Order: sequence, then C-alpha cells, then structure tokens
Amino acid sequence: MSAPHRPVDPQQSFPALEEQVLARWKQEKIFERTVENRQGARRWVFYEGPPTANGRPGVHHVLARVFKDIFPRYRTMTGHLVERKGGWDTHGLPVELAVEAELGFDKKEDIEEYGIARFNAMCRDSVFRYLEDWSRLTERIGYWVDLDDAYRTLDNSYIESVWWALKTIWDKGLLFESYKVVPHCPRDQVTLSSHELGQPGAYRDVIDPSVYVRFPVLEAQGPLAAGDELLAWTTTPWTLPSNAAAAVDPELPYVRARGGEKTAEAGAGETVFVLAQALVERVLGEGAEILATFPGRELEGVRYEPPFPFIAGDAYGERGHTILLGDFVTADDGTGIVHTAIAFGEDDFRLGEQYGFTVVNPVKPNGSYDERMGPWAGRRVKEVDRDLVADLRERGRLLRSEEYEHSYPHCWRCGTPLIYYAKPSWYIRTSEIRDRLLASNETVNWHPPHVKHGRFGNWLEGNVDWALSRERYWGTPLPIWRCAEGHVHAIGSFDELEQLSGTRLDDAHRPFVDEVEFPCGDCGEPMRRVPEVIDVWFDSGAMPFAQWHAPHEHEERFRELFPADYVCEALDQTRGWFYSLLAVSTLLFDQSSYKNVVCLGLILDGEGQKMSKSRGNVVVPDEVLDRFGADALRWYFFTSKQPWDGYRFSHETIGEMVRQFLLQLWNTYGFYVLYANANGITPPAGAPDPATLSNELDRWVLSRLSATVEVVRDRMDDYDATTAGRAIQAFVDDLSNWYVRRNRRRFWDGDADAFATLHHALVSVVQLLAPFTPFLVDEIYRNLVPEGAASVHLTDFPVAAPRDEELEFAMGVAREAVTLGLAARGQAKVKLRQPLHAAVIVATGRERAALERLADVVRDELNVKQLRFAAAADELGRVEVKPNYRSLGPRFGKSMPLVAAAVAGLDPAGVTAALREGRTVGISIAGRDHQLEAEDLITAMQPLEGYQLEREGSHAVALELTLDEALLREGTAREIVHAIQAARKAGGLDISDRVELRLTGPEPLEQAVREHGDYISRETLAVAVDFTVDGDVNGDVNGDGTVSIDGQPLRIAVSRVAG
RNA sequence: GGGCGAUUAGCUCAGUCGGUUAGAGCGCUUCUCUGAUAAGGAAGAGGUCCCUGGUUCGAAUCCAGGAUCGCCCA
Repeated sequence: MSAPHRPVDPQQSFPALEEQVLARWKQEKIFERTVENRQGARRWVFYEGPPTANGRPGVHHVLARVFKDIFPRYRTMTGHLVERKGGWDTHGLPVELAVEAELGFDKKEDIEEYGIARFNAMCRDSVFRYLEDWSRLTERIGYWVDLDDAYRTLDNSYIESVWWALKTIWDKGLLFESYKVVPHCPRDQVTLSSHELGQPGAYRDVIDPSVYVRFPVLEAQGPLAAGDELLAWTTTPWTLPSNAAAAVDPELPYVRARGGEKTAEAGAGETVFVLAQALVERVLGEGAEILATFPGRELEGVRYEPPFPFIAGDAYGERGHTILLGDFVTADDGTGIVHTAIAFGEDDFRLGEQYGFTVVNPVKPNGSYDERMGPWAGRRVKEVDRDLVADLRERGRLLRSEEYEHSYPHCWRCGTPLIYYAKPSWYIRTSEIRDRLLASNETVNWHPPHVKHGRFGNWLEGNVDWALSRERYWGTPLPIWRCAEGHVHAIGSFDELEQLSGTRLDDAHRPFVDEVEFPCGDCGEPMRRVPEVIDVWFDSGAMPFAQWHAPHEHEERFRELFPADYVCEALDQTRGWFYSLLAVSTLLFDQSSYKNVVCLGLILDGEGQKMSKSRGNVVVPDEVLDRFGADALRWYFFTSKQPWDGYRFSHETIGEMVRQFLLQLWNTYGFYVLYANANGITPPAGAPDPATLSNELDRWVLSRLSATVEVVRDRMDDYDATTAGRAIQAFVDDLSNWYVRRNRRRFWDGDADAFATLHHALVSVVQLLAPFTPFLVDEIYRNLVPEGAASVHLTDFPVAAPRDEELEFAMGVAREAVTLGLAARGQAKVKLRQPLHAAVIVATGRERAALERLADVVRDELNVKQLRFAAAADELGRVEVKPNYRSLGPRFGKSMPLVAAAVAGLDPAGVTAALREGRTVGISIAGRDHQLEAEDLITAMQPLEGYQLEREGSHAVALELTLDEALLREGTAREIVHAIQAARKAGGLDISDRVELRLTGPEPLEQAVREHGDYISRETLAVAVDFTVDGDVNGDVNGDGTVSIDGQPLRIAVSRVAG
C-alpha cells in the first residue's frame, strides 16, 4: 500500500523548500492561473507604485513589495479578479546623476558638450541596470506581479498619455509659466519641487554666519537723522551684494538707540542704531540708551547706503535702497529690520512685486556671481560668505558676526546646499483646486488613519502650486511650443504634432523632440518647444491612464480599472506618489485614483539606528532569504507590529518567528502525515459536520477555527494583516498545543473523526495563511490534498462555519482548571505520571456545567481518577466578596468608597448562599437601602492553610494527595512505560514496530508489571512481556539497558518482532 | 519653530468602553513531560505603564504642560 502522503522531513530547510515551490509555480503558471480563475468576477484593483531599477533593491523594498502582495492574494482568494500590472519609474535626476558620475561629469555644461542624444541613450540603458536583481528578488519573495507586461514611464506610449494630461490641464488654464523664487541646486542647476525637499536627507543641520549689518541712513527723514545706522540681520551674507531694500513691520515699535555692551565691543559705542524695540537688549547688549520710539510705518521711504556698491539703487527702480513695509517682518529674531534681496527669498520677491521692483539677479544658475560683482565675480556664492563678512568688518559695516546653527535644505541627490533663486518655471495651479484635493482625500481610507487629516491633510491644506518643469534632459518633455511673439501651443498627442509639423516622433525624448518646429497659428512665426522636461512625480502620478496609453488607446481598460482599490508605499510617499496620484487624478477627473492606502514605516536596525552604509548595518535581503526564507521574512513584516510603526530589524527576531510559528505549523502538519500514513488514512474530503462528531475537542477546534476565520476576514477586509496574522498564530498554537496534545491517543488509534478534524483544520489554516506565507503553505496543501487544486492559491478563502460559543467558553474554563491543577501538582511536587484520586474544583453555575461537560479532558490532563466539585466554595477556602466596580461605579459614583466598605462588611457565606439562590443582597449607604445583584459582586477565593490549592479569581482547584498502593503501582507502571519507550527509541525502532519485551528487576516492579501488563503492552506495542526477577537477559535484542524506576534497577531488553 | 506619531518587564510587543492583582512571547533560574522531542507544561525572578499636574469614586487609558525618540514641514 502506498502512503496517502509524502513523508514530512522534520529537518526540512525552508529556504530550500521555497525554491522548489517557486520552480513549480513557474512551471505550472500558478500565478497566471489564479488570475484566469477569476475571469468575469468582480474586479479589485491594485496599482503598482513604480520603483526605479537603477540601484539594488533593499530590505525596505521587500517590505513594500510583500504588503503590495498580500492583499491582492487575499482578494483573489475571496473571489475577486485582481490583475497586477507591474511598473518602472525610469526618468529623472537620479538617473542622470548616476550617468554623470559614470562619465565623470561635475557640471551641466559637460552634458551639453557630450551631446544630449548620447547622454539620454546612456540614461535609457542605465535605468534597467539592476532589472535582473529586481526581478529575481520580486520572484524570490513571492510578490506576484506581472513584470513581463509592466508599464515603463520612458515608453513613447506612456509619454503620449502624459502629454494628453498636460494639454488637458493647459486647456483648463491651470498650467502656466511664472517667475518664482524656488529652491535651486547650483550643482545640478535644477529646481527642486516641494516634495523633493521632503526626501530623506534634504534638511540638514548646518552652521552659517549670522551677521548684524549696518546700513547708514543717507539723509534725515521722519524720526531718523542722517548718519543713523539701520541694523539688518541675515544668515545668508552672499545675498547682501544684491540688497535691494530693507523691510520693517508697520505696527511694530522701533527705536533709535545708542550704547550697550555689545556695541562697545564692536567699537561702535557712539553710533545711533535703528532697530525693533523688543530686540534692543538682545542685539545691543545691556545699558543701551533709547533716544526715541516710533512705529515702523514712519520709516517708510528712508534712504540708506547699501552694504555693497555693485548694484545701484535705481537699478531696482525708484524705491531701491529704501525702507519698505512688509507684513512678514517679526521681532522673533534678528533686528526687526529685514535685509531684502528680491531674487533670493520668497517674501523678498513678493515685496518686490508689490513695490514694483525690477528683478536684478547677479547670480548665475551655476551659483557663481556674474561680472557685475567686481572682485567677487565668478566665485561661488556659498563659498564666499566668510570673505564677504570679513570685507564688511574691514569697512566698518558690521556690528558683529556669530555662528548660527539651523536646519537648511540640500539637494537630496547631490547634497549641495540649495539657494533660493528667482527664475521662470512652469507650474500647475494646484492651489486653485485645493478644495477639490481635500474633497478627494476625504474619500480615501488611510492606514494608519491619522495620516488622512494629519500629515497628508495638513499638507494639502497648505498646498502650493506644483513646480512642474525641470531644466534637465532625461525626462518627459514638456509639450509646450512657443513662438518669438510669445504665443503658446500645448500638444496633446503625436498625431497632433505630426499634423502641425509633418514630423512623426520615433523617440519622444530630447533632443529629438526639440528639433520639431511648426508655424504659429496666430502669427506664422516658427514655434519651438520650451527646453524643460517635467517632474518625474507627474509621470508616476499619471500611471492610472498612462499605463494603458489611455485615452489614445485602451480607454475602456483604463475606465474599468479606475480608481484603484488599493495602493501601498512607504510613508515618505505622502508628498511623493500619494500626492502626485491624487493631484493628477483630481486635476483630470476630479476624484481620487485610490480608495485605500497603506503607509509603511521605516526599517531601523536592531539598535533602533537608521540603516546606512557608513554604519555598516544595512540588511541585505538575500542574506535573510537564504538563512530563514521568504515566508519567515514576510511573516515578520506582517505580524511583528503594525507596519506603519516601523521596524527594528534583527535576525534573532526572525529566527524566533520561524521557531515560534512556522516550525510549530510544520510539526503539526508532520504529525498528521506521520500518523495518517501509519494508519492508512486517506485524505477526507471537505469539512466534518460538527453534528456528527461525538468528541467535544473536535467540535471545539472547529468552532475555534470558525472564530479565527471570522477575525481574519474582518481584519483583512480592513487592511490589517497584523491582527489577522496574530489570530492565525493563536489558532495554530491552540491546534498544536491543545488539540493535538489532548488527542494524541486518538491519532495512534486511527480515530477517523480526529483525522478528519485535524485535516480540515490544517487545510483551512494553510488557506488562511496563503496570502501571508505562500510558499510553505502551498507545499503543505499539496501534500494534504493530493487530489485537490494544483495550488492552495487557486482555492477559495475559508468561510466561517457556525460556532459553538458555549463550547469555546467551556474549553476556556477547562483549560484554566487544568492550568490551576498542574500548578497545584508543581507546588506539591507530585509528578504528572503519578495518578491521583481526585481533583476538587470550585466552580458554580455555567462554569461548573462547562467542567462537567469536559470532565474527561480535565481528568486526563491532570492524571486524576475523578473530578469532584465543591458544593460550596468554603469547603476549600475562605470566600471573599468584593464589589464589581464596573457595574457599581456608574450607579454609585462618589459613594463608591462607602459601597466598598459596606460590601467588605457583608458575611461572605451568606452572600454566596443568597446569590446561588438568585436572591439579591441588601446594603445601606448613607441611610438608604440598595439591592445588589449577582453581577454587582465578585467572589474570590482566599486559600486556607494546609490545602494544596491554586486559585485564580473565582476559580480554585485542589488536589487530593493521599496515595494508596494501587495508585503507586499504576504510577510505577507509567514510569516503566516511559523507560521502555526510551529504550525503543534508543534501539532505533519505528513507532509502529511490534516488539518483545524482556524485563529484569526486583519484585515490586514485577507486581506493577503484572497488574498493568495490558496497559504496558498496549502503550509499547509489545506482543509479549517477559519479566524475570533478578535474572539475566539473553538473545538478540534491539535495545538493552538498565534504568532506575523509583530507585529500583530495571533492565529492559527490546527486540523487534517480524511482520 | 510648527505638524504627526511613539514611549508599558532585560528584549520584541499586546492591553477593548476609564473599573481597583497590567499581560504574552523570547531570554534567565528551578522543576516537569516526552510515541510532535532543537518541541510541550508549571513555577520563580523581572514593572515609577517616560515625568509633572488636572478631571474622576476610580487613570497605563481622558485633558494640559514637559522630556526623550522617530518621521514630516519650515
């Protein structure tokens, strides 16, 4: 007879097993079949946030990818059609920087010299450099996604869809070009968008000079005299040569002041300074003399001498180098007088616009001064800070200079400090649709929920226009053409461009697209494309339609797959993809493109430190996968904590997860297979009907299973894999450490109900686990159900059967009683092998009924001959009556201390008697009588001296410890069985081998053997038991040795019987 | 400087509606069991529930302020 199941290797290497499963999935196209299987079913839509494959994937990518995997798997099993199109983000500055580094470039001009066509060709090659690594890892961790048909943002079709989107936005009047002060990277010569400033590492603490600069007043005006000096404060000395004006708050009080400790140090003790009143002491030091006080508005128009002479005041217009009034000025720091450089600050720029200033910008895009700046021309602005300060000091224009530590934005890729810089850029007027963005966000179900109105909602509230354009090379070209007259045309498709220009694009990238010209429809002048490409975040935000080339193609496909039910990325994408997806779809379709989103936290190392190459604590996914396997890593990510809380990653924790859970499941499965094979049990079909099961444990475990299915479905429906996974783990623990342990005997005996029950429980568990740990459970499923589906992933997710909650409660009570009884044994130091006469259990009502129902279980587990119930609890101990605060608190409020005192004064015996008979108990509080019911009082046991008793709340179990000869002999017999089993094992016998036993020992042991011979034979599969008192053992034996039983020597010889 | 989150045993984490003895796993110590055996069971040690104040009969839980850590923004 061939065994129903392949034998299970208890030493199975999980990583090796996973490789086998992977090979089978591939060969049998299991993933494809899970999708085909649901053709015609209701869709559940997942969008893949595209990664860039120009670097090796790290462990945080594994985190994201397994969370992207689990819910689609779950929804597929619950009957949905879930297609999973992969995607790759391919454009952008990171790609360009990698290529630049490879070519040894360090400035933008190098690219132009090298040639944009060659440069972009290299970018195109480099973006898939690690595609192999990504594909291999994706497959290895069991992330089911269609990478063969993945969308790629560099494809012409993708770009054409993005063009359509931009033209649509243009037609709505929401795309425009404007001068703005923007964060500018002088190294990459590129504007950074606000979400790029949100990239990790953008803000860094730096020390800059903080300078108090003196602006001499040229002529007396208002409250000021000629020769008074305005004090201005700045942390960017390099902007001082571009000083255009000084700003004060109109309402704030300002002063003329002289003296003070700090001016003395600077050798300016006699000078009259002008500054905000509130800052006099901080800036001038103690002892300054205030000469006059006046509101800032009186200072408007005062002319002063700028700190550097390179740009004349009238270059800015007639208000150049005068005092202006600004609403952004505060007396929080500095001097209350703000040095204003129109081109280098957002507030400055706005103020300049307001006063009609001309923008004069003496800084070139590469961050160096132009020829207007005399001796400083050609020098990099950030490098010249300290020299400028020295120059000011020499010329007596500096009050003092300090070090100032603050956090300052840097380019997130190249690390260069950014400068704020006025330049023309293209924007999407997202601020105009802010309310629509907020409305879209309202429809999104965020996990964790606080992101919705917290981090993300706040960000939307403060929405600023999307800085869309980038003066770079490798990206989606901005489809805007313009003529010399300034007429503008936005192109929405390649057909449109061809009709206008006669040129069909083979490659929509630069430089080819730059060469396409056509005559202006308004004036006939040639139109040329503006030079910019667009922010890559717009690319990825356009994926809902661009992945299908909609609307140019597959419009209906896009419509049926929009919006997504589910997206998932790391928390840092709130300003990244989560925003661009929401913004693009709100701009175009006035709705969110996703309904549910899971945000993932950061992965730190075991010490809570950020992973970084310099610390050498970066976890390489392959190491973890080779050592523990993908299921172990997945299980860790899913269940160790809520994913948005972040992880402290350690190999030890994953090892523990394997032992605690995967190994426990594997052992339980192995146990089933071992005994099913031994008994020739063929796999039962379907679930056993609880009504036909006579064993309470069978019905109990099925009810527990149903309870687990309910929780798992409920939690998974709410994107809570953590609670769902933990519920499965708790069930597997119950299954292994209670159901199987309690029923071992029945499995040895081939009990059909037990096998059917365990089989169903195991099959259900592996189905529940299929989205979590897809490898291991598929192996288990296939072996448990050899005639079933080709894979557990092709089956339907378990549906909860009716539960028997009374039985679940009863088992809880029984297990509690067992725990108490085992504890009592431990206290009394009586071995479990020694049978005892009785356990006496205190329990009433529902709990007593529960224990009577499950008496067999409790008796067997505690190894006692009978269970007795204490008629009244005081047989075993003193009863204590306590108030139930939960029910009495709301009723009595402030009087609770009086109630507690009154309850303490009650007679416990009387109370328990009354409650048992269903009567109420009366107490008197402040002269008024109140009736207390059973639920208002808690009875607890206090142990009496001299009893071996364990108690927990209202429960107690006592053991009767007196032993007689019969019990002792039975205990001895169990010791002997234990010794024989050890000998069998030592002799290398299989668990089903029949044996002959020859025992030699003193007379008391013989008695035990004679009296319990049947028991010993049954337990040890002995066909013959021969006992010789103090004799010798001869003949061929498989195991032979002497052990000590209760201090007496027993020689055991075991020999296998053929057949 | 502002927003969001976190802080519970040596470690990793639960803790429902505020309810009077705050739990689990791991680790440690001591037992125990063994036909799942690198597993299982019991006991023990281990807690300022970050701090301070408030609300309440009652606070790990609610409120305010503060500390520390993380993320985000400026």
